[in-house]
Amino acid sequence: MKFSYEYPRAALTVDCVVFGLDEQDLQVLLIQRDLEPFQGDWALPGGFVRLEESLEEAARRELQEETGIENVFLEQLYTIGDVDRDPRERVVTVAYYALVNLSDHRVQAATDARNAAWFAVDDVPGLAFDHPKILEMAHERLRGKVRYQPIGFELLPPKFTLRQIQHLYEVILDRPLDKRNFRKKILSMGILIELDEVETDVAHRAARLYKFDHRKYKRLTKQGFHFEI
Amino acid sequence: MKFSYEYPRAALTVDCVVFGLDEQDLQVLLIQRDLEPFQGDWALPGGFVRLEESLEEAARRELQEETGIENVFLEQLYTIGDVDRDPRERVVTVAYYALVNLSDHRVQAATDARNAAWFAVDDVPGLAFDHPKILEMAHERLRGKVRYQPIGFELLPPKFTLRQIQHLYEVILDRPLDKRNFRKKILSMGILIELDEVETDVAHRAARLYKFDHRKYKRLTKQGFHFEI
DNA sequence: CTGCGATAGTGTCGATAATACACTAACAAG
DNA sequence: CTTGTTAGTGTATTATCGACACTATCGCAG
Repeated sequence: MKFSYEYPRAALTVDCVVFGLDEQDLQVLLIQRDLEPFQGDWALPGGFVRLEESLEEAARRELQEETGIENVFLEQLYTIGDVDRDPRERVVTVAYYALVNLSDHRVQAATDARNAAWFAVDDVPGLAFDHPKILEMAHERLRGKVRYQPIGFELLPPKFTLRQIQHLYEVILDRPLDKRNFRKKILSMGILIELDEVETDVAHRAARLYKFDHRKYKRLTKQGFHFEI
Repeated sequence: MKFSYEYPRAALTVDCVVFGLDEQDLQVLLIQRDLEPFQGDWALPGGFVRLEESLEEAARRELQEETGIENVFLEQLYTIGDVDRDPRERVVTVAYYALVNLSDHRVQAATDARNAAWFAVDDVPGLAFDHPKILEMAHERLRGKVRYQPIGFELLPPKFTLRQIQHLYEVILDRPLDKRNFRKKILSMGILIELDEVETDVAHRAARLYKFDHRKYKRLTKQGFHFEI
């Protein structure tokens, strides 16, 4: 059974806001458009949804094709369907945001066929379509969500120092945090595994490494535990 | 300029989860389907998006057409595009949730051409399509959001008693709250206007009425105030 | 091998916020 | 005028938050 022809159909795309974190800033991964409209402008990675794939599958496929990024945290952000957001015809886009460990992906982005590059979120070039608005929404979502869900760890390597987590929160929340209070708080949650390792290649006392304990976090959450920074 | 024919297009719908609150429960507004598939089953109000309207416009239009509800709080929830969620063909749906003052809408829903009715959220009948999942997501969003955004007032009449607000939070959060502490907290936020009126038609001491001060809330928010129950 | 520079790592105290808890006041109905 | 029902109010205890400064460790330069 099919619909009668009277129902309209719209072109559907996905767009991904990929965040990474370096020693200074929160960064976002952009690609340079090789087609009209907005040819040559920077834009969010994304593309058309195929009829035989789900929305998230489409987002992951486009991310892989355009930036080489796979197996990362990806969450739906918002769907934008303003009538004239694409100059060609009605295009509805489902926006996603992804969090990646920058050091794993610094190279791939640059070696892809398409021109791709990381930009500091506070210093992005002009973007195609309504992508500035999507980026702004993603940034806001990240700022809000990072405080009550432990998604920030997705921006760090699997083993990290307490200093790195604190720096992460300082960058995303855009305010300084007290070192002792921060350590007290994050350690008291009991969701970090203290490793018998320290960081290497530093010109000063090496800091201890930790891992995020996904399993324990899940267990605690079922018992009513509520993560909050 | 148009796309080449190679890009697929999908049928697009909107679905609305409309919440209301009565003296006992959180309720949701459902309509009975008069067409296949799922003819006769209860479903969320919704329908196809037209090419000349935005997504939110479509949601508001469908809500008006199917339930008579207008000018209410409406917020995008999630977009679902699983390949086989509709037995007919690929249909992507953008889900919204709405909060209404039940006493304004108790009648209209029942008098519409289509059969519409309120159900306690914890006691809904089997629903068409993947609407049970959408309802569950909306319920979860409401539970989460009501704690840090003053959206609960949308479920109350413009003038309400402190008892009504407390009841609202008790129902949505599903736990009892201490009366004195609750009043202290909500009043200390300074976002309620105390009126020179009391409730009527009660068989006991009448409680004072309050209004939510949207303007002051906005002002405080700009100054860094953070609502939280 | 010594001193310098840089970051790691640690505890206390006062202020603030959260929680537990019980009685009197007002009003309608009979 | 008695009863039933909800409104309205304060305090004391406990837990959490936030401010704050020094010693330890290690690589590197001289």
